[in-house]
Amino acid sequence: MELPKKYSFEESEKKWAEYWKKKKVYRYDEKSEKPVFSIDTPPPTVSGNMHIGHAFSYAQGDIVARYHRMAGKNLFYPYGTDDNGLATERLVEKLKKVNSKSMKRDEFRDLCMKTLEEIKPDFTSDWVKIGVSADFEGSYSTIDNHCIKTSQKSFLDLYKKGHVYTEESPVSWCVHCQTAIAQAEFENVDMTSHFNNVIFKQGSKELVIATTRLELLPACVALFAHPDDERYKDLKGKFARVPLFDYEVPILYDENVDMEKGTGLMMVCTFGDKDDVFKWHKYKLPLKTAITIQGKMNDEAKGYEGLPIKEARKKISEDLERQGLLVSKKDITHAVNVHERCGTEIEILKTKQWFIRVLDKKQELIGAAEKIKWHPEFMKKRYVHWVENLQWDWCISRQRHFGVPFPVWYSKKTGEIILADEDQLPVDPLSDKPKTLPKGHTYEDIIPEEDVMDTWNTSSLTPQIALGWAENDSKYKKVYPMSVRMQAHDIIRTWAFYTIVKGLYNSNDIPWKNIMVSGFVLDPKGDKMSKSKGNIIMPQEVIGKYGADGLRYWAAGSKLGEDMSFQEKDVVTGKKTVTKIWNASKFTIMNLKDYNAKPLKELELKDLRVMDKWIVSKVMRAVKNATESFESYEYSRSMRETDVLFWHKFCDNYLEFVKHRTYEAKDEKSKLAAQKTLYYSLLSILKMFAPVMPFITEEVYQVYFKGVEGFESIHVSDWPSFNKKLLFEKEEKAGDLAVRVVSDIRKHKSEKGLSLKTELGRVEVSCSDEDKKLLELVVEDVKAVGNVKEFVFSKGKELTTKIN
RNA sequence: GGGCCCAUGGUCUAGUGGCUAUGACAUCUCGUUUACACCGAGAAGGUCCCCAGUUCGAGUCUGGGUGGGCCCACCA
Repeated sequence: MELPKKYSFEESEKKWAEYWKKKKVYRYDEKSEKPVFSIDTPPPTVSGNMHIGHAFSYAQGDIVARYHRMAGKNLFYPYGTDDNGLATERLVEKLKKVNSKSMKRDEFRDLCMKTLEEIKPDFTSDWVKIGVSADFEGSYSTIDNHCIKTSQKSFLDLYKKGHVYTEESPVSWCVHCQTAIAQAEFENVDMTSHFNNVIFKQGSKELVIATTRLELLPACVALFAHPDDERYKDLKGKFARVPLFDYEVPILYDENVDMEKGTGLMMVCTFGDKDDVFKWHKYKLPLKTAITIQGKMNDEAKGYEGLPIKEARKKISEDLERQGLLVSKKDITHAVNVHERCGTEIEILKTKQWFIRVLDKKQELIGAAEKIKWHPEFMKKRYVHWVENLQWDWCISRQRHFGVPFPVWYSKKTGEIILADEDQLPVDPLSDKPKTLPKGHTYEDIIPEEDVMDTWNTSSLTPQIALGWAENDSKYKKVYPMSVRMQAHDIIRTWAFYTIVKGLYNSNDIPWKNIMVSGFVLDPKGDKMSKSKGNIIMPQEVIGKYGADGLRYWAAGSKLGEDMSFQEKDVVTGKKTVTKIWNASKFTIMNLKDYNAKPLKELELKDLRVMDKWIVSKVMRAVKNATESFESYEYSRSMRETDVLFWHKFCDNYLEFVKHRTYEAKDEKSKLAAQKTLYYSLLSILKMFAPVMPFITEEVYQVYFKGVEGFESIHVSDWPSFNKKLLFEKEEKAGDLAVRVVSDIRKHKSEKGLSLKTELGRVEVSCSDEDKKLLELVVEDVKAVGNVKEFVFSKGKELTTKIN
């Protein structure tokens, strides 16, 4: 059996991806006795193409997954896509050039489903191409019936347990998407604005307040000063007149007013920010709404009705100025919360929404994080910090079309909430009817809940979805909590947090025992990638140029949790490694031509020479370290270990040291020992590389080793096990000395401009007696590699090599 | 303002208290040796950000700076 001269990753990667699929190599085995290792994978949002961050993070997760599969675990490794919610709506609106708000809900839903069908196969194929070894056949979609059912069951469960409530209250709102949104969907951006000093009249006195939000003047409900502020002490119980809108608001005092800021006198509107909400609650202020859900002024803003917020702000500014009520106007830059999906500034509007209680469970939610092992550990702090700083309960209702419907109706008569029965799920209240009606009600007396759920309400249930919680699947009982969650750090505050919430509330336990959090891919300069900057790296292009193995090698080079700037040269190194594996394998297998290989159970030590034991020892140490690193999710350490073993021990040295024993074999026993060792070392190295570079290792395995070892694929073969008996200290030391002397010889030839092949007359090594004893064991090998005629020793303290 | 992470040859980077600080890329020199020119063998290149401390010993641990990045808060 021989390997062709060149390796084509294009052909090979395609071939093995198909093979793995056909042979169902990545199937979870329900009947297996092996311990289960389960992975909670992030369902990517179907958005056209996989981006480089996906490739990075999934590759890292997959490397860990492949290790555990080889290490004897029964892998439960599901895959799904997250395709309900705003992201998908936006995509469909863009692709199909429609506006969801002007369509009927079911029409738009159908269009979304149809569009997903069209684009999903291409999208998912990217995951297959980078070698993700999940079980794609059991894929779920967060908008399929199973997920809707799971999501609705979770809702009913939480409702019954008292974790869900609905109320009309001030909630963050996106006027562009026209829906409520959650705190986790905020993004902070710096914006330029104006800090305006505006005159309020108090009798004949002029009071100046500072504001950036002039359009909220008609929503002003009070003025506030600090109780100790001398300037405003005599205003107690007085009222001020709102400019332009000409009505009076009370002047009140609160400790948290900052005397230094602005004029020390502030206006409270319903609602400009969270602090307004706070004071509105605390002082039971009236509600005066000036902005509609579409982001236009309503008739509270007399004279400005129908104007969009920013235009109203401008016009009010002009009108104030004209009337001499604008004292000053200063340009400022300040941080503003915007909706991450569309960049629109967030408003606070009083609307009816559904919430999941989290503020009253902060301690439990932080306690859960303590029970989970975080990799790397410091990522836990991000979670804890987020939970500690939560300000709102989780708002889960969205005034959108494409999402999981609430399994809820209302009574027109009494307003009471009517829940769906669990056994009628999945349910769409717009078309379905409740199984049980309240007393004295007919179907005519009920109206459906029209809102849909936040997409995170469903994707936070990935463990329950994958394990069949809603179906009372035995798998759920057996596997939950899952072994590990893999994800990137940007969604700790959403996906990780929400999944833990659902785990505690629905399943009474943490969702997984471990979480591995990967970093971010930055552009070559270390900046964030973004479409607007035009610095996006497409993984498809990288794969096309260097192959999936090359890309995975690159992804494996970064420590877990660490951001990494994309350097093309690192992918080149990956591709070089692939080529090197190919060439080294080709050479090794060539040397095994007449070797009668048997399945490798335990290496037979009989007849092994010193250099053989040297490489076996090196393999063993690498196996030990790589295994330990993998067990603690440190795949980059593990790969480095294998890398050093392969390049510097196996290729640079061992292969050179055995050539003289296999080429013109004078000693059959020695040749056989070398072959045995070659077989053992190469197979071990291939296995150790297999999680990182699944394609090239499979190629070599299939061509040669499969016929001997018998496993369907290298990826279901067993991970090399550490065996203390295969550590040979003396031989290792001797081999290290041989390598050192050979290195001196190479250096000499290089400095003299000689070919490495040049024969040397005499090499004299001066060293201690101890080293001499060891070196004598490998003299023949050193002579062969260095092409040395005569080799002599002399006594010396330090090991030095003299050549003439 | 709070929290977290980071700082190592030109660039990126390993380094979990212990000989001369790791590797890759780039640079230079040599070598077409029958696994590999998508190569190999070498060379040069470092105040391990600064200060103080702990220690027999610090790139590594502690404290304090400086600089960079990320997250959160700040929106009157």
